[in-house]
Amino acid sequence: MSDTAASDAKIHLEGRLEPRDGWRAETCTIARTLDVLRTKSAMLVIREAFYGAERFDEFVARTELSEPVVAARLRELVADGLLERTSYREPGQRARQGYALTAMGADLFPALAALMQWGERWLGPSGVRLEHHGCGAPLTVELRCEAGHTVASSGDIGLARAPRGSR
Amino acid sequence: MSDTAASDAKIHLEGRLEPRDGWRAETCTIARTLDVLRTKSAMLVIREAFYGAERFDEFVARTELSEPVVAARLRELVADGLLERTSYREPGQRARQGYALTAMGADLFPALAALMQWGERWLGPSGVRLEHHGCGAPLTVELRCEAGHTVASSGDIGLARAPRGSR
DNA sequence: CGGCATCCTTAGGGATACTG
DNA sequence: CAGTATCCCTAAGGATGCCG
Repeated sequence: MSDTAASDAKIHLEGRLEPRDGWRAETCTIARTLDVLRTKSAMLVIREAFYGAERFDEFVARTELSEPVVAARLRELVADGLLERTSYREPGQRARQGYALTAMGADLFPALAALMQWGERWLGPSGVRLEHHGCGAPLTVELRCEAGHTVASSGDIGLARAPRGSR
Repeated sequence: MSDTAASDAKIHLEGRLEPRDGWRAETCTIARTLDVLRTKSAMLVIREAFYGAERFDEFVARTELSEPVVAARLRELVADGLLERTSYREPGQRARQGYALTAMGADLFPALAALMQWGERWLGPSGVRLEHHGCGAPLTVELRCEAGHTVASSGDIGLARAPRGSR
């Protein structure tokens, strides 16, 4: 196998799927998602939320972003519904505020994992890896169809109009 | 199930995994990957490569980015090894230049698919969907461990030091 | 057709200092 | 501790025009 996947990397477009069918511009899901995840700093804040950060300074210290930037990202991510404010009181301590992933935010994990997997593969190993907790086996991101097939190549994928009412 | 996944969304850090173990800053794979995929425009160019764009103006028209931006992204993506320049000659036509995904670029598909899946789920449907070509069943991005378990929640995931020499 | 040069505007982000 | 306010710099990106 050569270094190039060239034309066989393209996905198959059903019929003559055209722009207004929803695969482009404002309607494109990739573009819409990137509008929420806007910046690298947003991704890093999300990453640290997965890694256990809760308080403002934890995010600042661990993302290595400046305070104003972290404040802005936290505000936006809360507004967008990916994080929510929490407040908890440890016994004998004063109340603390914090941030936690919502279900919407937590559901970003496969995307983060996919980016990590790509980076490990093509930019070199980082020294850590994701694993199934308890089982201990290394984790991979896979594309599978509902018929149960594992889909290894983007050339085996098609883009089609979604049936009405499907999720 | 409430709207919040809160603390159970956090992944488990093995032992006292610390910054210099490679899960942060310059060594963090997420950060390194985002340094390559830097901007939204880069992602859109990649997206169009998957959707079949090859020539300069196809990228310009279909991403709805300006020419200088597309030119810059194409140059960078070629330099980074995600795209490569091609040249082909249709019968009776003069030679044309183009761009195609390399294996490295094509391997980004799971990450794009994960972003699409998240957007469809949380930002609303776009009208199109990915499917297994030929089989026709809808496609999903899944986290699976090498022992074969499907991992549904980020709370079931751990981050551990990678064994020496493992990929 | 496939760009590059120039100019301009906006957004992202750091540093520092300050406040409830 | 959890931010804001201010200032400043750089990067991202659009518009326009030119060029091999």
